[in-house]
Amino acid sequence: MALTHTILVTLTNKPKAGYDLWKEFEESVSCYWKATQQQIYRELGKMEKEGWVTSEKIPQEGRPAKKLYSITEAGIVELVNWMQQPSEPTVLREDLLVKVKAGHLVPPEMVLQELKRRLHLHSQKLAAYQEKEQQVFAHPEKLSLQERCLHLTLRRGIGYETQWIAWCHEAIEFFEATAKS
Amino acid sequence: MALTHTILVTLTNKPKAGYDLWKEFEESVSCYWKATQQQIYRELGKMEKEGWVTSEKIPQEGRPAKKLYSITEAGIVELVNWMQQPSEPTVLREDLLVKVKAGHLVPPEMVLQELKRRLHLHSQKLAAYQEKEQQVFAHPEKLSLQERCLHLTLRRGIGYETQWIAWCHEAIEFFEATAKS
DNA sequence: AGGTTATACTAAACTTGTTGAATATGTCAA
DNA sequence: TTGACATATTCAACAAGTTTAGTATAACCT
Repeated sequence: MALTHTILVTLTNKPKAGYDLWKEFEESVSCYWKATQQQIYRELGKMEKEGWVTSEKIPQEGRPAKKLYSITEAGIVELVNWMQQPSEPTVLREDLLVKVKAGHLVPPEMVLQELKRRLHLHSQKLAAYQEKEQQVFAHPEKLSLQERCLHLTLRRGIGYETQWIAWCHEAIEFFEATAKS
Repeated sequence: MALTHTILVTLTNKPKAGYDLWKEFEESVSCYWKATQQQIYRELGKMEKEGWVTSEKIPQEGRPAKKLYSITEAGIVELVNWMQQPSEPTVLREDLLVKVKAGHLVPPEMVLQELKRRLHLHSQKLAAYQEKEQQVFAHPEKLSLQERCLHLTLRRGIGYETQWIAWCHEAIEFFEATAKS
């Protein structure tokens, strides 16, 4: 499972609390990984049992105490070991495509509505990714190796959304033609 | 959940057994949905309890008996109802991108190996999809509405693999440059 | 003073998805 | 004739992901 390893990677920079990890997942890893708070906390618990992370309670002023998790030697070994194993492409399970497959069963407008909604969603995501690229990765020559690796993952997000948008246009065109005839 | 609805869609043409559904998933739906035999059988059981499908045992010569499932009126209602609800984009969880994010922690060759493996995998899938497009959807004007909807889903698969391939090239180029310097 | 939002963690129930095994029959090739 | 492959279903256990709820503190706004 890779949630564990995604967390390990995120902890290589510095110790973080479950809440920090969740925030970071939301903003930076979100284009290829997603986890709920609950999942992260539960996973951290398991990882501590495995000895891949250790935790330390840090009291804070005016805020609840944090439980800071650090990656251990064993955690790094586990991470590098995982990096060496081949990983299979994620299986896609896409509701929208099931709906398009069943498009002939309902009025074209019904599918069109969904397609337009999705086009909008993907456009928004793309815009957000592109803005981030502009702001953070504008000068590749000035970036560290780590930052450039991160940039590559964002590039994937950008390509992914771009492709969705292109396909949505194709599908919308088709169903609009169908609706007219 | 959409496995249910994917099955319902697949049953709208004609009654099928769990095994047939599994085969069909493997070959035709595979670019956006995947399910194991066990999952399909279990789901069919639940769907029968819900009253969305009915089953009939068909003895066969020289083969184990089939349990043919048919979609019911209630099943069609459920399907159309589901078609009307908005569906969110699938959350991506992609191991390879986690590995690329952690690329700075290991020798570039390690990531390169994975990237090349994936490039090969995606190229194979793309070739298979393109061949299918040539064979089945070569003459769009001759196709039924249903076939053209199916074609659209294949188009998505083609775009998806194409984008992966482009990104793999980009990433490989980057890590190769890193390896040299 | 009361309501919302943000920080921070825990617990439990539930749904999905994966893996392995067991059972049964028939075909085809080495 | 033995072994691999295809058809066809079921059960059990486990892993992963989702949903909902509960606890607690403090900032910020109306």
